[in-house]
Amino acid sequence: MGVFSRTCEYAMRAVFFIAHRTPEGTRVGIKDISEGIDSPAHFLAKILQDLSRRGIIHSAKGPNGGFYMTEEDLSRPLSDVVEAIDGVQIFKGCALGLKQCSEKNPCPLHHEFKAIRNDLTKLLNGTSIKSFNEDLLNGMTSLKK
Amino acid sequence: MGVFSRTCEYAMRAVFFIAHRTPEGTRVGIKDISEGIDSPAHFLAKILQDLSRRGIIHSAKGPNGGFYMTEEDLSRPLSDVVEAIDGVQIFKGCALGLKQCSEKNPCPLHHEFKAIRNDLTKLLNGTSIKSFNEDLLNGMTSLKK
DNA sequence: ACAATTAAAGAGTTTTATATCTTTAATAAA
DNA sequence: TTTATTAAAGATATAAAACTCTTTAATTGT
Repeated sequence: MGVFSRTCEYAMRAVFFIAHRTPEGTRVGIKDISEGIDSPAHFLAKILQDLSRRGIIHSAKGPNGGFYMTEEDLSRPLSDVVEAIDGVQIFKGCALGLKQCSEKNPCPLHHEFKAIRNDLTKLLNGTSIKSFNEDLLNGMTSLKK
Repeated sequence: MGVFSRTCEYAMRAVFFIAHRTPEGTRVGIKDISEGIDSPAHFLAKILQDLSRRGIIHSAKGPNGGFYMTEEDLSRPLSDVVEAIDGVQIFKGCALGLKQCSEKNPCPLHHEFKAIRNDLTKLLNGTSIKSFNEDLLNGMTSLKK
């Protein structure tokens, strides 16, 4: 596995996909999303239910229903998605999994690893979903599987 | 979970522990190691068998047997341990898990994430186990659970 | 009111990671 | 050559992650 769990990868891709596909109040269904990001539909449904419950995305049932994101949703940092799915360990945890690891009692990787973790935090915490989406809309980046 | 799997965390801690405890041709047993790094003994045994098979550490059976590391082992980069256990995804994989992600077809995180991955690679690939061990021996860092 | 559409919820199954227990093989020392 | 000691190997067991299927609830349009 990479840095994030597969579930988290799906979640991020789905969020970008939804942002990209629902510019003005429109909605996009689970089938479209799961096909668009190449993920198992039912599994993704669970993930999006979770994100929806947490208010990270929104949904509506019934005809013309589906998932969408409000302006507020779009202005959140991507770290909210990661934290919702994978938790905070990735931003705070010791590389070696040591509970006692700290500035005062650093593990052999502590200082250098902290710098890397901080960069990751800065990237995910400091950039809104909207701004990632702008790169998508401008064709500068892609979600092609 | 953090950046590395739990198995990989145990592996790294064990490698540091072995390096620290076997300065001159001595060996250290699985019981000592598992207690020293706070990991399940039998599970760690499997992990060390794996590392041993791959030549990342060495072992000897029988009385006064145990695990140890040669000078060559000590001069390897820590990335060898990580790669043996968690694979290369963490050094090479797309943050979103996209197979097609590349310089030409970058995902929304691609460029910034690449920089972070490269820093991680530089840290783990560019530093020998021996040099991490020196910090341990000097008391500059610690493996305290 | 009814039928169609959609997400939510519930209840699984399968796969992978983590962990345990037992038996075997190798080595060393007596 | 026997006994003690140690890792290796094999066989499960348990827990968590990933995935699937079915039923329910909400909403819309007729």
